[in-house]
Amino acid sequence: MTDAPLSLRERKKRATRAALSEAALRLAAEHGAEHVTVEAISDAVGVSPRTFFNYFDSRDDAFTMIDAESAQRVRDAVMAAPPAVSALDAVTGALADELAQLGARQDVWALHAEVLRRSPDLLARTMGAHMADELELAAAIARRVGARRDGAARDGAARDGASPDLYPHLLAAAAGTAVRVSVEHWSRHAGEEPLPAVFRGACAHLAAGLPDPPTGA
Amino acid sequence: MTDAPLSLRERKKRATRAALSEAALRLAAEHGAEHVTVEAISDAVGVSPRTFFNYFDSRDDAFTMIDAESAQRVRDAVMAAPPAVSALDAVTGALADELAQLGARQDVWALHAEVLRRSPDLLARTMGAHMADELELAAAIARRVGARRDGAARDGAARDGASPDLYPHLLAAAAGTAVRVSVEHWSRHAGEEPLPAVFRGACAHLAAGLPDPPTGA
DNA sequence: TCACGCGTTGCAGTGTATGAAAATCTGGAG
DNA sequence: CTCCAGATTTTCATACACTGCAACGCGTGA
Repeated sequence: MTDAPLSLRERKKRATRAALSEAALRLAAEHGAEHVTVEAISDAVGVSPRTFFNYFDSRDDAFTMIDAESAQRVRDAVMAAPPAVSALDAVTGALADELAQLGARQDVWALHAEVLRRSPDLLARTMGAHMADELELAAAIARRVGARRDGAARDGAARDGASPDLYPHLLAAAAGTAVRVSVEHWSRHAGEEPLPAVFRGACAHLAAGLPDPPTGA
Repeated sequence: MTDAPLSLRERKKRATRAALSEAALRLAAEHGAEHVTVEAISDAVGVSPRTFFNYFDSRDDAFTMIDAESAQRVRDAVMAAPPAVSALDAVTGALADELAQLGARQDVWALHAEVLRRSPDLLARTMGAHMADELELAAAIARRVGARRDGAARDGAARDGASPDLYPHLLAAAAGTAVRVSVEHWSRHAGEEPLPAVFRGACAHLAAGLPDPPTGA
């Protein structure tokens, strides 16, 4: 699948990108992100500052774009889930799988969390990027939902008066919210509970309709 | 209520800020946000570029920070709601009120929506700012639910292991999600349905636990 | 009116980001 | 081995974003 014969060129490109990203994270964790210049990152890797911008559209991207393909994997998983599975379960399942496999690059993500904790600007930017992903996830959900009830009405297209495409966007956004809140909570209580478990708990709350605080009712 | 006797200085300051914000929005809607320089905005208002940065920490803030006090009003409303009202209802009610009164500056918000539609960067930034608001809203919710059950630690979700403050954050985030999705949906289908109605619908979906695609309703 | 406080302005300097052309490298063809 | 074609990196130039500093001018209260 990902075993295309990587040319030397491609390998060097990926190495450079990874080196830039890691250097940025390391320097930011040490000195604070706002005091890390593009020049410093480039020097640490041994390339020119101009090259940095060949890999990242902005300085902050080096801090925020850790795994660019993650969103695509989730979308593919959602689309590939068996038709018997509800859209809600397909989305939560795909996200849970992704979060579970996140432990692999644990060192990098720990740095990432440390950097975000120290600079709210970057945290906001990261969340904003996640929201952009949500819009594409919503499109995937819409295709899935549309395919599931294609049997009866073939015209299909929106004439539903009130909410033709509200549900996919809402589900995607809610799922993103669950991920975000879970990660925040998880990083606040440094690893008391495994991330997937926290995520499942958040999804349970949401699926129950946010009934009420742990008090009665 | 908020009619403290504004000094001439204060009035001028607010006028300048509003003028800068409006000019920024108008220029961005016309030429695209990325082609609008600080100098252009300042010239349109008749102040120096340096003064612009006395009002906004960054150029993008002029596009995104339309109403800085909105979040504060929502927090106050949540805290002021009668104890008999559930936290969920208090939050949704406060947000619905805020959204209802949003029609007042409708022209400004229409410009805002147009700008965000054309530049995803700013949309991401806006969402990030909303998320920062959500954290403070979560704190307000935590105080509220904490006050309601003073001392009596009860069962409920406490058996999820470690979830002392997951619920407030989740509720705040879900509420923010409902607002965001509603506004997006509302601006996509330019005003077919009043925004508060869309918001109520989104909340209904969430309160029902995202059951499944809306097959008919 | 006068002086003080506060906001505004010009200026210098740092850092981000982009386009273009020159220099360098990679993967092959002859 | 040599040389070429395409891709990548670098150098150079330029525009814009943003910040501290010092001077200036207008509201504000005595």
